[in-house]
Amino acid sequence: MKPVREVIGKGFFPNLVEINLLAQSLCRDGQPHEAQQLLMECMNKGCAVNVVNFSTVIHGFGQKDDLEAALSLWDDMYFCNKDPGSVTYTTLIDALGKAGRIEDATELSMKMLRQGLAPSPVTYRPVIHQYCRKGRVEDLMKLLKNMISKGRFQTLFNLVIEKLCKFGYLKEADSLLGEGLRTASRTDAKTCHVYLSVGIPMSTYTVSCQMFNRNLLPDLLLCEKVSRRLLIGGKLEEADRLVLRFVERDCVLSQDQKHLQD
DNA sequence: CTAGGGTTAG
Repeated sequence: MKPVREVIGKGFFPNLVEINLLAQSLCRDGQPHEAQQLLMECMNKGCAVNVVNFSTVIHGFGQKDDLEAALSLWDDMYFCNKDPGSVTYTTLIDALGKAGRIEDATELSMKMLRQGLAPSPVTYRPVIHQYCRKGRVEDLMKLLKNMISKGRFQTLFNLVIEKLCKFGYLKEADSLLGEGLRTASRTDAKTCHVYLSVGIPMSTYTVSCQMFNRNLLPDLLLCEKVSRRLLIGGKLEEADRLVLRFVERDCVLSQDQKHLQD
């Protein structure tokens, strides 16, 4: 990275994007401190520097688990009168979460809302992930209610349900599924799919039926999978009804089932 | 032709 510094020293003024690309490649090399130094030198030279540039380097520190450096750069950013955007917040939230400081991460996401910044689904993902990873499902549920009250995000329920599934909290996923999904959107269909492939057999039957009712149309593979698991659980009737329901839908039969029909 | 930064990964 020495060459870059020399170039800057000789009067080359990189623009915002160039600075960012340089910082990014330094961070990818595991050298966020170098990237930070680059930022400082650019500023000293009078180059314009951005929140985006700061985010990049903060992310770099987060990747290296250097939380102290990330936080101090966060402060520097305020000092330079660059107000963080929601992406910047998300970067730090993720870093805090990865370091196990879930409370701080949560607090920061609340602070972000107080600043009037709208969180994206991505903002909450790392937080939700960490709560699940630590098994703090109760707390997550409380948090979810809080998030919902702060502003509505269609995909928030989906996000939480899918995470719960991933970590095996099926009962909770199940009850949220009944509570949160009222639409027939693609994302809801995807969430149902995620649940169906791991969920509690009896309730996967219920969910499948709800999907039919809402026109979410579970596909054949999924129906087969669910009905197979129902069979294993001894629920012959439900397994049967599910496949029947699928066939009624006039969908294409798989090779296997064509065989069975003959 | 306002790009470039944020999720997941045992």
